[in-house]
Amino acid sequence: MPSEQSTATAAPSRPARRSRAPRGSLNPDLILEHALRLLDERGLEAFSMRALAEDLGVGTMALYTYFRGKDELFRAARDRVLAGYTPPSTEGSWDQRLRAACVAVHDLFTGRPAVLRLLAESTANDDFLDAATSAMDRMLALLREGGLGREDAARAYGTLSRFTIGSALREIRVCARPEALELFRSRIAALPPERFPVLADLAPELLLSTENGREQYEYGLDLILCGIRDLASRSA
Amino acid sequence: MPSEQSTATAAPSRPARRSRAPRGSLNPDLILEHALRLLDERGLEAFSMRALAEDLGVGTMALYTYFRGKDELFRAARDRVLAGYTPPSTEGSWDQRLRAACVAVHDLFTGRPAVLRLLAESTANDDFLDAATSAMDRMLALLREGGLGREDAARAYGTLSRFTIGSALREIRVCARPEALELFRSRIAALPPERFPVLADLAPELLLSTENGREQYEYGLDLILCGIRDLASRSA
DNA sequence: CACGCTACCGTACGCTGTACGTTAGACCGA
DNA sequence: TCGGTCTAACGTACAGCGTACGGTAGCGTG
Repeated sequence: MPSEQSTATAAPSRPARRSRAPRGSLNPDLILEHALRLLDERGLEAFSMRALAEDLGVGTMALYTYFRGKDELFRAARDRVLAGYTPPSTEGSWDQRLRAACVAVHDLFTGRPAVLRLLAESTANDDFLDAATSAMDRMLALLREGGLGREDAARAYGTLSRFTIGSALREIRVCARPEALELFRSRIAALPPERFPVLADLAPELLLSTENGREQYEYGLDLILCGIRDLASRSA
Repeated sequence: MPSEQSTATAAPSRPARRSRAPRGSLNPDLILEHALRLLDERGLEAFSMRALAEDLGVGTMALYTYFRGKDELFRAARDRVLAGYTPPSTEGSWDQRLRAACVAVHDLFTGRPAVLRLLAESTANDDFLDAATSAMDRMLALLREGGLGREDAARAYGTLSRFTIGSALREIRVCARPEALELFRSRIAALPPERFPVLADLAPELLLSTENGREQYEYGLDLILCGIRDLASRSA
C-alpha cells in the first residue's frame, strides 16, 4: 500500500520522527504548566504521558528525567494547584471569615476539575503541603476563636472539609457535562408521580438547586455553620 | 533459559490454553457477583476484564456477550449495590428517621469502597435507579414532614447528599490504608508548632476524629440536622 | 581537543480494552 | 438420523498505555 519510500531498507511507517529537542527545553515548571493545561482542556482520562510529551514537542521519555512517573507528576500538579490557594481577606467576625475561607477552597477546587479528582482518589494523600496546612491551621484557629472546645474544633473542621470536597465533586460532574443536566431534567420529569410523589412534586426545586452549584454549596455551608454557632453558644 | 519443549514446532509459551467452557456457564448475575468480589478484594485499579474472565474460568471475550464493555459492566455493578439498599425501620420523629436513613446510606457506601469510587467518578450518573430514587423520595418526604418549604427541602437534601458522599470518600481512603493513618500521625507530630500553632495544639483531637470515620460522620450529620431543625422551626 | 556528564530519546515489554471473525455445541424441522 | 441455523464462548489482533533500559548527542570542564 505505501507508495513512497522505495529506497533503502524502508522501516515501515515511521511516526514523523521529530528532531531532538535542544538541551534546556524542559524543566519541571514548564512540564507541570502544560500538564495542567491538558488536564483542564481534555480531562483526566484523555491525559497520557505520550500526549503531554507531544504537547511539549519532546520525546515521551524526556519527562522521566524530571518526574519518577505519572503518579509523581500528578502529585506535583496537585500540589502546584493547592499552593495557589490564597486565603481571603481577614475581615468580619470569626464565622464570616470561616465562611469566606471555605468558599475560597470550594472555588479553588471547582476551578480545577481534573485536579480535584486527583485529590479525591489519591491513595497517599495528606502530604501536609505548606499552603494546605496553613489554611487548615487558619480554619482551626477561627473555630477556636468562636469558642469551640478542642475536640469540637477538630470535628467541625472535618465536617466542613468533607462537605466541601463532596460538593466540589458533585459540581464538577454537572459543570463538565451540561448535557447531563438536560438528561437529569428529562429523567426527573418522566418519573411516575404515584411512585415517587414528593420527588415529582419537588422536581422544579431540585433542578434549580442542581443548576447552581455555588449557591447550593453556600446554602449547605450555612446549615453547617448554623450548627457550629449553636455549638459555640452552648460552650460559651 | 527454558529447558523443556524440544519437540515439534513448539509455539512459543502458550498461555495455558483453557478448554472451552460449557454453554450455560455464564450469566449476567454470575459475572457481576464475581466482579464485585474482585473489586472488593483487589480494588479498582487491579480490576481488569482479563482478570475477571480468569476468575470465572472463561475466555475474556465471553464477557462481551453480556456487557457491551467495561463501562457498562461497572454501571451494572454499581446499580446492583445501590439496589441492595434497605431503608431503616420507620420509627421515631422525622429527624430521627432522616438521620437513620443518612447513616444507612453512609454505611452502604463505606462497605463497598471500590463501588463508591465508581459512583463518585462516573461521568453519566443519576440514572434514577429505582432503589436510589425511592430512597431520595423518602428523605425528601421526611424533610417536608419536618415543615421545610419546597425549596428548602430540595436544598437540604442536596446538602445531606454532598456531605454523605464526601464523608464516605474520605473514609474509604483511611480504611483501605491503615498505614496511611500512621503516616498521618507522624506527619502531624513533625509539624513546626511555631508555624502552625493551632494545628499542632489540636493534633491529638484531629487524630482521634480521623480514626473513627463513622463517629465523625454522625457528628457532622448532627451539625447539619441542627441547621435543618432551625430552618424547620423558623418556617413553622 | 578530549572527556565525561546528563538531558533527551528510541525501542521494547507487558499490560490494557475491545473489534472482528471463528468455532463448537445445542436445538429444530425433515 | 441428518443437515441447517443460531449463538455462546472464544482466539487473534490492534492500538494505546506506563515505563525499564540502553543509547546518543551536546554542553561544560580539563
